[in-house]
Amino acid sequence: MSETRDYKPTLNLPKTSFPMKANLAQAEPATLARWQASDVVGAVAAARASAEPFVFHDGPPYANGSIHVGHLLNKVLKDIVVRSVLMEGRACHYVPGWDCHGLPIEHRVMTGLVESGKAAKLDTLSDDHRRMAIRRECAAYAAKFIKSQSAQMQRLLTLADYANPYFTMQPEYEAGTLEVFAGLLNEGYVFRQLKPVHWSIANQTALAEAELEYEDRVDPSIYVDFEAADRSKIDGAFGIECECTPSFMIWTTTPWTLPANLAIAVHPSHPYALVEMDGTLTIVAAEMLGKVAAIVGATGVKTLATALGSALVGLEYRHPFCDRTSRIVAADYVTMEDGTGLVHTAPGHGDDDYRTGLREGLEIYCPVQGDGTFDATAPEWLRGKVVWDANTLVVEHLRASGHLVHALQFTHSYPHDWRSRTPVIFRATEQWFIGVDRAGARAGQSLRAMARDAVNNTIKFVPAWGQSRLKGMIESRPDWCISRQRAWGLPIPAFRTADGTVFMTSASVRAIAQCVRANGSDAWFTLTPAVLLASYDAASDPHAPKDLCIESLTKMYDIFDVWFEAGSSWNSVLRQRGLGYPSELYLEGSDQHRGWFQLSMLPALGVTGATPFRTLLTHGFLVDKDGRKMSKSLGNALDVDVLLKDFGAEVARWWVSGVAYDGDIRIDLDYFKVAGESYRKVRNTIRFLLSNLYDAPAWTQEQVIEFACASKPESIDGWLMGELTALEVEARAAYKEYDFRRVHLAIFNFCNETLSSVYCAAVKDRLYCDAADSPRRRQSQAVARVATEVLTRLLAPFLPHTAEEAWIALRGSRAPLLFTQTHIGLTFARDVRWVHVMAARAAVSKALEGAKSLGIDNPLDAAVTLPDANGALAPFAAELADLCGVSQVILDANATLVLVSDLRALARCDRSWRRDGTVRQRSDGGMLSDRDALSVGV
RNA sequence: GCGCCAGUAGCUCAGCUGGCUAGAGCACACCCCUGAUAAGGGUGAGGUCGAUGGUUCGAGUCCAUUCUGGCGCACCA
Repeated sequence: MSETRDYKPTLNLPKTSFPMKANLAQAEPATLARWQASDVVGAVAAARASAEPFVFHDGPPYANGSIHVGHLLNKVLKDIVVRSVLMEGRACHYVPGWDCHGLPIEHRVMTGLVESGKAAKLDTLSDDHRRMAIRRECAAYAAKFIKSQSAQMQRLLTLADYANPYFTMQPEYEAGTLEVFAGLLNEGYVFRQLKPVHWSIANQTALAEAELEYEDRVDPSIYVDFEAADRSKIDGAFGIECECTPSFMIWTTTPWTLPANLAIAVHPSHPYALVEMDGTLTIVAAEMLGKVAAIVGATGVKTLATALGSALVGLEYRHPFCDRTSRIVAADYVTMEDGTGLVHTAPGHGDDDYRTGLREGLEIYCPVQGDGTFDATAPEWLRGKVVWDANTLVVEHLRASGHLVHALQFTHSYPHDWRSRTPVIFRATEQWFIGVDRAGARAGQSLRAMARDAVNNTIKFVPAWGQSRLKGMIESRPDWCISRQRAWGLPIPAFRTADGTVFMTSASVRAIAQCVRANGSDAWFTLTPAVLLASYDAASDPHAPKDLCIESLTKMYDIFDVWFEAGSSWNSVLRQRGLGYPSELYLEGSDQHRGWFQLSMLPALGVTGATPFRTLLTHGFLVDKDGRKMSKSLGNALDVDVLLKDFGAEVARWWVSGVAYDGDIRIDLDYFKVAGESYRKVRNTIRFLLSNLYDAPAWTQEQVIEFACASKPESIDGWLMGELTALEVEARAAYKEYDFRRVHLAIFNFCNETLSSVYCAAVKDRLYCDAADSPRRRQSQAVARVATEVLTRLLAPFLPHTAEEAWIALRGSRAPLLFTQTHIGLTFARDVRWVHVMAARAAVSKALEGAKSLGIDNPLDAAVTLPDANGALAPFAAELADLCGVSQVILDANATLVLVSDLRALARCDRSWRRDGTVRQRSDGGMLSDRDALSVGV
């Protein structure tokens, strides 16, 4: 017997420049550099110059620190939107932005200044100069992080106009924000009102939560009797007759706030007891009675009657040392944990108290001045005294007047000013608000009503539950306090007139906006009121105060809540830059229902009457593999740079694309390994397709599509064309619904099953062994080429680098940019008869597995007999052997089971390794089947 | 404490308006191929569907309660 000839050189074996190893960590930066050098953003814009635009607006991340995995998720999702929209042939000019102002930066900068010893020097400067010095530092700090974050975001291979980003500290942005504010003023939504804030006496400033440190502090804890004003009403409430006038007993740890007491709060649904306690009549919560009696050391306690808190509401009491009577009010925040169940309420000194005060129509009374001393409205013996000294005075006064039930020292955690380390107080100050329940001048309805309507009827939510979430937040939100007492921000351009009233009108704000547009918001600190208001004409401003004297105005120094700035981006960016309005989509984490979504919606509703977005897409938060939140302290936070280095941006993007982004998203290095595996699977499948196209004719796109579509429905090629069409339709529909995971799974499944397991395996023999230019081989090459064309486009939004790599391998380096292309739009009908064929194929696989026990390890050593009683398989007879990977398939109308027969006794083709029954010795001495003999030409 | 969301094989997830022995991919085990080769293919073993109670002829699927976790909000007088 002659030895087996080596026919390998005669085969059409695959070849490609597209490497199996992606080497992403090195290859991606090169792609990035190429994009930057060739101005991809410009090229794509040019290609879509006349296309229908898709307006998509970036919510600004805060310009602080390094980007974290949350940014990665958010930015990649956004980029997938941008690129998928482009592939649909629409234009999408995406402008990235940053939020620059605000406390986190000012805090960091101030800490730095304190550490470097420069802070003390600042205190010697005038207010304007000091603020400017801080602002300069802050601006530099923000600029530095914008630069580094921008580079990190670009490294994620995101496509955006990084050359022209927006910052909330840009002069034109600031001007756009002020114009929104002017619009709201004009509609009457803006007002000024007292509100309690954390106040540092040492620095005479309001503090934000982040500027507080909690330290233990010892304060007097006192139980005080507030005498009822009308005994008969008490009798009515409890249904008994009292022998003397009872008192309401309250508890407080801040005796100095008692002068501002304007109410006592009770819980409406808890029982309160009227008790005789050591000879006096007192009212406390029934549940607290035991505790209170024990603390105050009462010996004789007798409950006379009980009544629900709601029965007490409206009763009046006499203030123990101020000449007034006040009411009992209901509040459901009253708890039965500490105190007496009756809560001392001073609307000027507490947030809850404030809210209660507003609801009950109480004065927001604050007799404490900025320096911590009592003003002239306080009782004479307290005037001019600092609150800390007042504590003792109040206790002694109460003791002397017999109102003090008990006093003890109490250690508790108390907020302190982080800079001066002195205790802060809660003190009502005047703040600016945007009212959500005031009817606007033009709209005639409130922002809340408009927002409610938009949430119910206009906005599309992805996922749908965003609607109920936003709805709940709209319903419960209070007026928006937009003023902050800080230096690093956009000034609220209000002035004080000589007589102390506040001057700020829609027209004056517009005038300031004009000045800020030219000079930036620093102008507020460097220019005089007269210069700032240069373009303001009081005569034509109907809201101008009478006899306005611009020369005598003084500037006020509140700045805007940064959310107001970010919430004005629809005007400062979309409208001012002419990018189109409104935005089709806002896409942020679910925390932005409270944040950017809502705070963009309110100003836009106020000014334009409509929401600045049509659809709200939210994604959940990243948690670790055990479902715990990511944090530096837990040490479970993943570093983006490490991910990029170890896996590459493409694997990270591939992971993002496959994630179920509604709800929590678990993230772990292991998941990136998994994503890397499936990425490689997709990559290798595409590589197989590409590698069989090396000698394909130079078809144009139109030609190859036409050729591929000419595949017979009963051919493997025809089957794939049907599957490919279905994939394209499905993926594009899912992209449109932002259901990227569905796209991801569809593509993966197509590569893994449809191509790798079925099509590629089936078509291998003809690609390798048919004559290079056989019609059958060319047909499959055309279909493989079309599959590659479709896949690169479908993958492009997820894997811009890999898709482009494949695109260049397919079309050459002079091909037009992938992102100037659009989807192929196949319409090859799926032939339903294939379900029978695929079922038969699955049955064969099982049967072959069983045949292994008979020694038939290699399917090419087998022939298979398939039952085909109804002739369903007959039309596909020519393809069945290739499809099943066996040498022969016989259809038998009478068979009932798949039968595997051993062909090992039959001659084996030296070239194709098949035993198809035509194998015999040929003129060159080799054992070849008819097809292979023909291919080799012997 | 309140609002919203999630809890299905080791992992990531499908399971629509309640109805055959609860599905897929990955991982795993075993096997094949060695002409996609630091690739490719086949077969298989994995689940009391967070827990409890209820509605129903029948529930992963509806209702109630509860536990765990996430986001947001409130609270510490």
